[in-house]
Amino acid sequence: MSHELPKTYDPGLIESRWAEYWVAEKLFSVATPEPGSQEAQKPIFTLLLPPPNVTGRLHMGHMLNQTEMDVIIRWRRMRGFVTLWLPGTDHAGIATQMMVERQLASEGKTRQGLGREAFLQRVWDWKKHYGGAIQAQMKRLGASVDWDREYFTMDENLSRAVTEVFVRLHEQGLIYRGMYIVNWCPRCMTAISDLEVVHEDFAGKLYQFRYPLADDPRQFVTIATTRPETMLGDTAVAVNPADKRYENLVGRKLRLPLMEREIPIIADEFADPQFGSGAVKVTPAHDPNDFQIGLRHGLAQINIMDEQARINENGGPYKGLDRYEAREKVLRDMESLGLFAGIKDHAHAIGKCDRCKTIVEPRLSTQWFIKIQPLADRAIEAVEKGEITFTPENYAKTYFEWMRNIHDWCISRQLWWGHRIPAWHCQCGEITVARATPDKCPKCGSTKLEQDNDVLDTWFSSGLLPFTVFGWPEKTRDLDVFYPTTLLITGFDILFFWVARMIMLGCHFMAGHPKGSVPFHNVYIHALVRDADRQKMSKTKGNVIDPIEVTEKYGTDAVRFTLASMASPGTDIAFSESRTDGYRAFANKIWNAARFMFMNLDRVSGASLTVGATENQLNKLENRWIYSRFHRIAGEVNQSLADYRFDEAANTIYKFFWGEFCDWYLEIIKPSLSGPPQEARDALRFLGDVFEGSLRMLSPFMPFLTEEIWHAMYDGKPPEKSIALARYPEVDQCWLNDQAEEQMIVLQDLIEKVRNMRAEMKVEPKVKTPIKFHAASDIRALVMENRAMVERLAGVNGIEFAETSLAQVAGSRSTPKFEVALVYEQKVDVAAERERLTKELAKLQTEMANAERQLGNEQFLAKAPAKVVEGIRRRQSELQELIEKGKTSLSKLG
RNA sequence: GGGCGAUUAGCUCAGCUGGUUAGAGCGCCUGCCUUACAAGCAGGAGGUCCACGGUUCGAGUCCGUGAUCGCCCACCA
Repeated sequence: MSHELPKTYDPGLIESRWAEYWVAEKLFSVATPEPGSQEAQKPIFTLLLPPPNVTGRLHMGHMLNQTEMDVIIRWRRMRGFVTLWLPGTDHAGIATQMMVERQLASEGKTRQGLGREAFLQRVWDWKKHYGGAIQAQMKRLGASVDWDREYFTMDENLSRAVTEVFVRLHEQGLIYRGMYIVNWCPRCMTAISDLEVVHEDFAGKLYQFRYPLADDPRQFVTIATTRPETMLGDTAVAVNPADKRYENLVGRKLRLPLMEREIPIIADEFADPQFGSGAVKVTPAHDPNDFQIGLRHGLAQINIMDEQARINENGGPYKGLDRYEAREKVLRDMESLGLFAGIKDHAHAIGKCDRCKTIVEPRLSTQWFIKIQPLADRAIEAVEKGEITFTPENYAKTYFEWMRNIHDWCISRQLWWGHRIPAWHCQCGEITVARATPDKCPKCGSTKLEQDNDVLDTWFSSGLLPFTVFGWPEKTRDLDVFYPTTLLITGFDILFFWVARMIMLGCHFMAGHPKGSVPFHNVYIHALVRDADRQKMSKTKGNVIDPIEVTEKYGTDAVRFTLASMASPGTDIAFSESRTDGYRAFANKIWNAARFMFMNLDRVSGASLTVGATENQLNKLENRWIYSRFHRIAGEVNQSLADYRFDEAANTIYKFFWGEFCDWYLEIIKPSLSGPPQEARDALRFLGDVFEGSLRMLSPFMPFLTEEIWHAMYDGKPPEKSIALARYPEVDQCWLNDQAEEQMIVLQDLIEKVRNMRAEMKVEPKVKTPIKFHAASDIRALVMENRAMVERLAGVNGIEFAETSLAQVAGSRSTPKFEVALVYEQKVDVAAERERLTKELAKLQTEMANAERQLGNEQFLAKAPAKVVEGIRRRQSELQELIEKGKTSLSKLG
């Protein structure tokens, strides 16, 4: 029997192999538990993957997101939950359409030239290609999702559910169609929602114009605007009713220059007397405020732009000009008319299309909307009542802020790629919303019906996923069992786009669900992954780190561990490869520890890896100690994961495995391993036991490496098909051993002090030296018992126990528990030693002063907890002694 | 215009409800190929915890003000 691992750790080799194995064996596919079955008794843990867009490849943010989800889901799985992690992709309407259009453009084609049908075929081809790429990448990252349940937001069943939701909302009066001012992207040629507009500060200009009175061209009213071209569509000028300056003008007419039409001066509260001249031009078709004013005063709405923001026939001589060309011409023309009244700098924000960064134009158009208030009310309540919690908690605030100031949601898009709106138009003007194409118009009976050309906002369908993925509107067992999902892990960038919408729609459509209507119970919001210089990654900056590339370079396990160890809540992650390099070294460390174990296993006759040990077998301190440490950190790691503290969990394991297990335990047991066969076999049993447990503890973070070693440990016959199906370690109180841990600390301290003295005195590493040791009897007994360990690890060849203090021996070291000195003929470096001692003494004295000040303070003694006071007292007496010894040593140096 | 977050070692970040000596990785210095691992081992240097004020017996931690940086939200021309 032999346990083979290649000499060098090559992550690429082992990772692709296990990635394929997990998928092929369907290890993470979940059958819906049958009622009454054993599975049905287990707690359920459901996780929905935020579906990546099919626009391209996964980026670092996806990898962070998926690493966190995978760590949690693997941990829960190993803790005995029925764990379902549902993967999928999003059709991402506007984004995907843009990509395909760009692709077409490079071939000299256009979407319009191709026609709707052929264009959609092109998009489906694109989806097939990129959807597959995303799937392959996820597999490579080790995401333990249930591939059998993979979804795409435009799958037939999901599309049917979208239609059903639309129809029901319409029936409930929560969807309406109407002509309003919407955000219009002239490049994408579609309406977009408020959320899809990004505001950017802009150093703009404020232009002032004079509009002459119709009946007295010598008199003017001065107005100001940042968008001069919109004056072509002005239908009034408004002043504040309380503004005395304009009292006499209200009701009179102005002559709108350039367009030469008369427009009224009206009184409206909106006009702010403090701003500019106090008079404001009103363009109901091109400004949301003006639109409202127009409604209040029954003003005409003159739309002066086409869908590409070029001036249309309503703009008279300006027809055909682009909006900015028109702006220039309007300015010139007003100036030549002598009606230009000034220009000044005006910093304001402009809205840009989230997708293409084109400046958005407020435009009057007919769109479909969701009446959002009723949905928002319930969504607010769900979080207020704690049905949903946020981690970090802070995000609840942001959520409330948005939810409480919500506006109706424009859901129609003038795109081709997406879920087509289930409404049919008849020539008679009737619009029928229905689940399927109606036979005839219910009003006029015509059979010439045409489906609405618009599609739905992408987020409309993704907002439904928490219930549609389980088969809604059918009453399925999946819905009973898996809804509500347990946890949502996502980025803050889609808090409103997606999280908020899921809550509103989930609560609405799942109202009355026996396990609660909310789509999930907890939302964990993770940070942004930035580059090493904290810059946002972006294609234009060229600082995008491709997860697959970095994974190929360092191994998936190392990258996963990097992300996990840096994922502390609330702060962005500055991803630096140097950190990843460090974790690859950690993976390598684990690998070599395994090789070390296997090497001994193969060497010692009759040795086998019997997992499990009983307490009475732990007759050696190092074993009592390592078992205690293992269980203690197992408790800590479980707690950290329960709190979504991936960083704490990862760092705890890292420190344990490297700093304790490898640096100390393995070194301590080496003599036993090469000792008599029985002793070696015993040592190997404990070693294997702790190692195996450590692998299980590490497995959610480094699934590939741990899988590889775990299988090798069991010589290809593991108790489960995968370490991912084994139990996660938990703290077992009976193994915790405070005494063993305290004793080890003393021994470690002693060994380190001796090593330090040897280094300072420049003792050749190969030369062994004796030491003198002075301590209380219990410490002395401890050192006696573990004499071999101390001698070996400290490079010592004899311990002389001294009855008196060693403080005056040059180069000696004093601690509260012991004093130790090297027996070495070479002279100590007096100057260096004096410097060291002086520094140490100063530190001790500062601390002493602190302690004395506190202990001399009545208030402190009266108010501080006894434990704290007692601690400081004890420390004070220690300090007292250490300072005395330090002084002695220092004076001895001369 | 509102709201939020951050500021701790040269760099990147931990530090949980205030409690004895503020930690890690990388980098740096010194010495080592010691029967797994040089992707390693051992030893070491390095911090006015942004500033000021306050609460408290006690503040990196709580409160205020300011500075610097970052983010989110926002229909005032």
